[in-house]
Amino acid sequence: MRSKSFEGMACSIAGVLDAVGDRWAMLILRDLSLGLSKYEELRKSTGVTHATLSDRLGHLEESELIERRQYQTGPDRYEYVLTRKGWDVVLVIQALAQIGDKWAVAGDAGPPLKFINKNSGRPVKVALVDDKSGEVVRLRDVRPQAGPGADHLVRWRLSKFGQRRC
Amino acid sequence: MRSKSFEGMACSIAGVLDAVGDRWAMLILRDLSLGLSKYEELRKSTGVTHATLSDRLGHLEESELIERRQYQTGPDRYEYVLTRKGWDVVLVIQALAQIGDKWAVAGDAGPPLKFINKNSGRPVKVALVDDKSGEVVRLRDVRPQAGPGADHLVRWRLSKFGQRRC
DNA sequence: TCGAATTACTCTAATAATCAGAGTGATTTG
DNA sequence: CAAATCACTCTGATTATTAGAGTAATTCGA
Repeated sequence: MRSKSFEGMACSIAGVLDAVGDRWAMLILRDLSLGLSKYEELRKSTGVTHATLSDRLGHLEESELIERRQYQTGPDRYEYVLTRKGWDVVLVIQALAQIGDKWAVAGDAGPPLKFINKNSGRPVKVALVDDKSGEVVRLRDVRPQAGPGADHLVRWRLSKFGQRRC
Repeated sequence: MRSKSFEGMACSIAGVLDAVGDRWAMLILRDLSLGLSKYEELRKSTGVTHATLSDRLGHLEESELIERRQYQTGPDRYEYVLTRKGWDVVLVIQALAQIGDKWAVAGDAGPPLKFINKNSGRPVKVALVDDKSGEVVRLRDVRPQAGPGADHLVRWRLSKFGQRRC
């Protein structure tokens, strides 16, 4: 059967996961953010099969995370670029990279990629910060609260927060 | 066929995506971080089918993102909790929530969840910050560079960075 | 000018994953 | 004594993913 959609879930997390689609799509977004844009570049970079790449590009376009545009006629050729929405997702990709570096999932040689603040020349990191003060906040100091869009299921989930285990 | 693994990819991003597994697994991690822990709670919260939930819990345990532990004998009952590695992934989940809130994917009522710094009472956000100064950095000021673990493919990807399109 | 490469795909056939839902078995609750 | 709770496994139908072949136009090198 078709993978069930997360539509209508009253969850921002599920909504973005649905817009992206799956992990192949996340790798495609990674590659587009690094400057790749052609179908065959994406294929070489990810190793994904034709059918899946084609399907994912279509899905990402439908979700308005990428745009397909012609850069040549006769024969017609297309390239793919991130939209503004697509660039939003790059924050998630940065977080993934940072965690993978910490775990050394890519091997003991060290991180494959570094991300540098081009103004200071220093590395950047993804962090939780206090919205006003800009101070870095630790995860254990963060609490979830029901927002205005919380439905019954969200409130039920939050009701379990007290009994959290480690 | 079996979903292809991202193993051996020299990519921290792919490595974490592989450890998590898929979007159902991401919802499971979300729920565990909110305090849910029982199989039936996870099922009610996500709406995932038995077979898939059972499989994902197994995968997450193998990846050491969660731990399965008995909380009762006769009949034996188990609960699931995040490991330290599992808690790392919560940063990604926070980023997803923030982006989904911005897009209002969960509807016009507003965000279902808010995350609050319990010391200041103010909202927290996920941001790119300069590692030393702690200043928030914009994405357009961030550059990828080859790290020590970069292989040929990573360097090839980076060679495309100059020709990036918007 | 001829063959090879490039680019962006679609199509096929085999295999694997996902789906809704039924069933299990021990214990506790009404 | 019946019903509910809990943590699953199993089934049969359907859909997705995979490796790889094929297509069609154009440009490039010998």
